[in-house]
Amino acid sequence: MPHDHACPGCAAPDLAFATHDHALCSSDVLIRAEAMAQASGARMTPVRRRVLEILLEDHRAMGAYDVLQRLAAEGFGNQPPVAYRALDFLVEQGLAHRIARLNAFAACMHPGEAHAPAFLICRLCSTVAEAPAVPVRAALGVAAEAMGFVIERSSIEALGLCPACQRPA
Amino acid sequence: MPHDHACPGCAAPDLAFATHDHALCSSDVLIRAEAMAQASGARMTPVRRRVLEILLEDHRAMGAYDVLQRLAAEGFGNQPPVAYRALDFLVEQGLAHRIARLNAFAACMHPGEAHAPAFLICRLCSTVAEAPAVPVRAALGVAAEAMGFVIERSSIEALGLCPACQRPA
DNA sequence: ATATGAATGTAATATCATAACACGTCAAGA
DNA sequence: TCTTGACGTGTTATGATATTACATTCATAT
Repeated sequence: MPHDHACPGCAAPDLAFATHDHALCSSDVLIRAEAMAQASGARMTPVRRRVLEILLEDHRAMGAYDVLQRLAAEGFGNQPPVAYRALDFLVEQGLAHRIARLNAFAACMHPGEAHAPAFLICRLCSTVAEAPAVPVRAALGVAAEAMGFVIERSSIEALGLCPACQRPA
Repeated sequence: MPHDHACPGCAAPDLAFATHDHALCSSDVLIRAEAMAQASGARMTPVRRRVLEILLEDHRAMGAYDVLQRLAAEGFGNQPPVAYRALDFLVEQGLAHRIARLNAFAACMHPGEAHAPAFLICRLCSTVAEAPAVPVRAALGVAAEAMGFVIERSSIEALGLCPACQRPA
C-alpha cells in the first residue's frame, strides 16, 4: 500500500533494529497518526496523543502501568483506566499494537495501514520490531483450513536476539 | 516422528474439533506422558499428574486459578504456586502448552514430540487445537532472517471459529 | 539411617485489567 | 436558547493473573 506521508516502517522494514534518526522517525509516525485520526473522525485527545508519544520514545513495548506512571507524573489521571483506555483506543485505531506475550503495548510503525505484522522481540534489549507477515499468515491459513478452522485474528510473536544483541558481549 | 504408544494428536490432527472417544484420547496421552516422565527422569508426582488429568478433561485451555480451585477441592494446596509449579513443570516437559493470548494452559496432544504447534482457538466453544506449524515457522524464520533477527521461541495463536461453531446457531 | 536435593505448602505481595459511577464538555436537534 | 445525548475523563473499588520467599516434607542414594 503506497502512501504520501512518510512511513518509517515501510521505508525501512528493519527500522527498530537499525540505527536511525529516531526523532524524525517518531515525528513521522505522529504526523501520520494525526492525519489518520482526522480522516476517520477519531478524536486525538491530549491523553491519547501523549500516550502515543510515550510509546514512540523507543521501539519497545511498555506495560500499561509504566505508561500510567508517566501520565500521572504529567498531571493526567493516575488510575489504571486512564492508561488502558488510551491504549485500547490506539490499538483500535491501528496506532499501537498489543504484544500478548509481554502484556504490553508498542507504537505501530505503519500507522493506518491495516496490517497484521509478526513481532520480533529481542530478549536482551527488549526492542520490538514489526516483520512483514503476509507469507506467515498465508501458511497459517492453510494449516487452519486443513482443519476446517476459520481464522479471524491471530498473533505471531517471536522471541530471540536482534542483530545488535547477537554480537558477543 | 513415528512412535510406539498411541498419540491422539498424530492419529487425528484435527482431534480437538472432531468427535472422538475422549476417554481413550486422554488416557492415551496420559500413558504417553507417564512413559516420557520415566524416560527423562522427571518425577510425575500426584499434583502434577492430577493437573495433567484436569487439563485433559477437554480440549480447552484453563487458567491457573481454575486448576488451583480443582486441586484445592481435592485436598492439595490452595495457594497459586501449587498450580503454577505443576503447570510450569508440564510445560517444561512438553506435556502442556501455555496459550499467551488466553493466559491459560492446555494439555499437549503430542506429548514428547518436541513440536511447536500453532494454536487454533475457537472464540465460541473455546476449544483449542494444535495445528502443524512447520511451514508457518519456516515463513516466520525467513521474515526474521531478512531483518537479521534470530528466533529462539515463538508463539503462533489464531482466534476464530471451529468447524462446529461455523454452522448457524 | 541419614544427608541431600527436589517437591510441596503457605503467606505475602506484585502485576495486569476491568466494572461501575460521577462529572464535564460539546455538538445536534427541539 | 435549552436540552439532551454521546463521548471522554477521573476516581473508587475490585477482580484476575503471577511471583517471591521461606518453612516443611518427601524421595532417593548413599
